[in-house]
Amino acid sequence: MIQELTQNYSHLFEKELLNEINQVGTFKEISEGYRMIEIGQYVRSMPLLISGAIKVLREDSDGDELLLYFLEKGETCAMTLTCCLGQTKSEIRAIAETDAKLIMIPIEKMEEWSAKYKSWRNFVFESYHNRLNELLETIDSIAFLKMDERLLKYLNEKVRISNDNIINSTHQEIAYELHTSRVVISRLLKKLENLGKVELHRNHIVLK
Amino acid sequence: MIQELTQNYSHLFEKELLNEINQVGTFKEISEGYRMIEIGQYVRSMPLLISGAIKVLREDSDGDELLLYFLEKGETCAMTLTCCLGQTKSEIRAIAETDAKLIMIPIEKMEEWSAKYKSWRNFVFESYHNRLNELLETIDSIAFLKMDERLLKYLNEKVRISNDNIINSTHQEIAYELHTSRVVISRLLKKLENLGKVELHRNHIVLK
DNA sequence: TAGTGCTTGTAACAGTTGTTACTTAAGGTC
DNA sequence: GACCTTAAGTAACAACTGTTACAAGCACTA
Repeated sequence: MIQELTQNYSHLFEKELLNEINQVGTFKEISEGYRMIEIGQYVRSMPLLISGAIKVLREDSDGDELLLYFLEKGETCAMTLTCCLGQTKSEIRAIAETDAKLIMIPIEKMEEWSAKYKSWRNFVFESYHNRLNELLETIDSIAFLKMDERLLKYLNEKVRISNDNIINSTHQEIAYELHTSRVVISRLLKKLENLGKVELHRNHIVLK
Repeated sequence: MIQELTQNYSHLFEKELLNEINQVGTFKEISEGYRMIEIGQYVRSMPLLISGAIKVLREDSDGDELLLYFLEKGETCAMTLTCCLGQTKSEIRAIAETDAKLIMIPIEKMEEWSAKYKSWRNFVFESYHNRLNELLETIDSIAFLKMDERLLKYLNEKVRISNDNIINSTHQEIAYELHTSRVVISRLLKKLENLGKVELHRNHIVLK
């Protein structure tokens, strides 16, 4: 494990902390679509993302979904942090957006390391900071943008995350994540195609 | 100052920390409408709220506003936390919703206390946790509720915060905070009045 | 190749929200 | 009371989004 760890986190954590992580952390590989955390579930360990991407979703009482943001390598889930610390249930769902590698840290270490390592405290604060800003971005999108702008932003984000300008999603899947209907997405995608911004195919979309 | 401090924070902080706060913190009273933090501004100190309420707003590039949440006594602004720690500009605007009393902590103490006091770390983590959850609540409202439900929720929140079922706002002011237009608010308020849920007057609304 | 299930395209319509314009009412000042 | 400013009521319409229904196309397989 140590190699993946040093590659991705050596600039963040001091040596002793890296050693501790190496001792108590467990390496994990997950496939696209793997459901890491469900709403209402208690969380017992904290993930450090090595590679791949995780999508974080919110759900309302009717089961309607909404994409909140993506996590990438070098990041962790601030929601998980609060769940671990507060021993409360998860407010969100986390699903692997791509195949991913991660290191799981048992929650007992969280408080210990917060007292012991400045770099750990900074990492945790930094994570919260980033997550708050991502949520603000999400709020901006929902509150201030129209659906066509949100869709374009979403497509760009997908391309950035996967590092591939082909988006392997159906219209229905996109509709779920943006919390709208399939027909609306088809309609707007068609408009984008007419504007020359995308190419539509069965089961995938090419962003140009 | 020590009295206000112990009254509101003695259950959270150990004695030595309370003493430190008392030494380096400055007591401040502000009036309703006072603009505490502006978007883009650097933040040099962190507020601990003793009494009153602060509203936290987001703004888009066109200057359109959106209410994010209210802060109450015993709370602090997580956005400020991240600004202090990261030395970044504020992403939000904070305005006194009511007259308020607070203690301002110089940012230099933040890191020091995080290393020294477990209760301080917990307070900071707890604040982040609460703020994340408030933002999720806000997202739920915008994404999943219709305007009439959002309005009712907003009115209830205002009443809870001020501890008074008379809301001293004009329709225009409400429209700004929910990011819609005055006409829409007037229309929906009229509906709520017909349903017997509110009483409308010039410059104020009574929630029944 | 016929059948099946899933995906996409499209039309028609409904509901909600946003906009414009104008009127009416309230409260303050002279 | 006359006047002015601001707030609120209302109608008519526009724009956007959501819904329903159905057709057409693709991929797979039996």
